[in-house]
Amino acid sequence: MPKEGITPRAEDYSQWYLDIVRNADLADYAEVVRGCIVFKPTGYAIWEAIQRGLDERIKETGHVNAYFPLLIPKSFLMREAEHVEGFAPEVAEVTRGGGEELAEPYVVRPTSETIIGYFYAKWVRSWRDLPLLINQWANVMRWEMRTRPFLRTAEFLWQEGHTVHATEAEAERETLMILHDVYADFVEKEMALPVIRGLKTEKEKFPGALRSYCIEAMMQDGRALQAGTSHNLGQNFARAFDITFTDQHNTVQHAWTTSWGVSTRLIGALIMAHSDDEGLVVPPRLAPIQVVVVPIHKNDAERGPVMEAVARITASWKGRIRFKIDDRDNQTPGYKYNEWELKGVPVRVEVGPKDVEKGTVAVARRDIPGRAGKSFVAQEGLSERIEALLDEIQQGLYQRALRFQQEHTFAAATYDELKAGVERGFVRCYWDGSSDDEKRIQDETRATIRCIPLDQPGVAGSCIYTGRQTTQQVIFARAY
RNA sequence: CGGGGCGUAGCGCAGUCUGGUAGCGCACAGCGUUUGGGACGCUGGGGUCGGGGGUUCGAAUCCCUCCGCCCCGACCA
Repeated sequence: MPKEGITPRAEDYSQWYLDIVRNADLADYAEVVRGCIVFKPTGYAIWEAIQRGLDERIKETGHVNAYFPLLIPKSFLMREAEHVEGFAPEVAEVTRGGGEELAEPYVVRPTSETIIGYFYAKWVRSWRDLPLLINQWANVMRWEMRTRPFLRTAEFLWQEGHTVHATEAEAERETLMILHDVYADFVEKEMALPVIRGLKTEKEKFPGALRSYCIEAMMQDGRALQAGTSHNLGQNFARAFDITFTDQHNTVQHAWTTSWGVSTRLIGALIMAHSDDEGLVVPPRLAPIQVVVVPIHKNDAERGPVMEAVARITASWKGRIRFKIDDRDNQTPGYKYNEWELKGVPVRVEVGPKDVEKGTVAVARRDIPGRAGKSFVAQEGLSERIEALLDEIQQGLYQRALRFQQEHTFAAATYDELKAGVERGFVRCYWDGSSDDEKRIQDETRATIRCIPLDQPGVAGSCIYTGRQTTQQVIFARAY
C-alpha cells in the first residue's frame, strides 16, 4: 500500500514523481520565480553527495576547479553560429545596472563555452600550455518553456568542464575518458544506475559541437533520461574565440576544445530510477544518511538503558557508516519509520527495551519496504553486518535497475515494432536515416534517437526506416 | 506557444452557481495521557479571501481587468 500523500507509481507516474519530491522534502517550488525550485536541505544533501563523487573523479583525472562570471556579454553568444541558434531562444538578459541602461546587454549564462573561450584565448600561447583542464561548479539559467523539479528547471546547478588540447585525437580521448571514467563510472557505481554510452546524432548534438557523447539511463516508466554529456567541440569554439597556440614547429594553430557537464537533473534520475510508492530510495554509497537509528522507550526508566545500548552499538560507526540517531521525543516510532522511508534512508535500526534485554536490534532495509524487509539481528557483530547489508543493497539496486533496463529494451526490425517498443522502453535497431527521417519519426512516435551506442554488433542489417544495409544500430526512446 | 486547472490560515481544501460580513482537516501553542508501523483528549492562537477597478445598503461570492502558479501537449542540451 502506498504511503499517504503519494500517488501510486502505476496510476500516474508523473504525479508520483512530484509527490516523491514533495514528501521526501527534497524541494519546494520557488513560486515567486518562474520555473525555479528551492533545493531543501534533504535534496541539497543529495546534490552534495553527487558533487563529492564527481569532483573526486574530475580531480583524479587531472582537472582543477575554477570559476567564471555568471554574466556573459550578449555578443559572445553570437560568435558561434550553431551555438547562438541553439541557445538564443532560452537566454535571460540583463539590460540595466546601477540604475542605467547598459551599453551592451549581458546574458545570464546558459552554459559557459563562450566566456571561457574568451579567457582561454588569452591564456593559451604555446603547446606547452596544453592541455588546459578546468572544471567549474556553477548555476546556469535557461528560460525553458516547461519545467519540472530537478528534471528541467529554469535555473539549475551543474559542473561544466572545459578543456583545450593540441590535437584532435587528444580532444577526442578526453571527451571519451570523461564519459567513461567520470560520468558512467560515477552514475553506475555510486548512483546504482546502469547507463548506455553512446554518440548523439547530428540532430541531437550540442549546438556548436563536432560530436556529442552521452550516457542515457532508463527510468521506471521506460523513458530515457540523459544523465550526462561530453562534447568534442572540434575547433569550432577555438575559431570563434581565437584560441590559438604555437606548436613545436613554430606554427600557429587553432586548438581543439571539449566541454562536458552533468547537472542537478541527476537527482531527478535518482528518484525516477529507484524510488517506489513508499517514497525515495537512495543507494547507500550516495546516501547522506546510510543508517538511521530509532531508539524506542516508553518512559525514563527505559530511556536510560536504551540510549546506553544505542551509544554502545554506534560507538564504532564513526568514519565507517554515515548514521543519524533520531532521538526526537515528540514523535512516535511509527511516525519516524515512515518519515525516514519517505526520505530514502537505506537502513533503519530500531533499538527498544526488548532488544536491550535480548542483545538484539531490529534492522529494516529500504529496498524491501514494510515488514518484509525487517529482521532481528544480534548486537554482536552488527557493524560488519550493516556494512555488508549496505553493500548488498547497493548491488541489489543496480542489478534491479539493470534487469529492468534489459527487460524493457527491445530489438526492432520493422517500423511497427519500433512504434510498439517505444511505448514500453528502449528500442534498439539498425539505422541509416537522415535528420529529416528522425524528425518524422519523432512527430509520429514522440521518440527520438537517444544515442548511437558505443558497443556495436559489427554485422550489417537493414535500416528500420530506409531499408538500406548498415552496420549502425541506434537506441530510440521517449525522453525526459 | 496551444489546451486545461487553480489562487480563501503555514499546508490541503469547502464556501462562489443562489451576495448577508469566513469554515473544515492537518500543522502550530498549552496541559494531560501516550510511544515496537503515520497517537489521543481538552483548550487556544492564526485570514489584506492573488492585485486593481466596478455594481450593490452590503462582495470570497456578480461584472471588468491585470498578475501569478501548477498540470498536459508542442518545443528543448
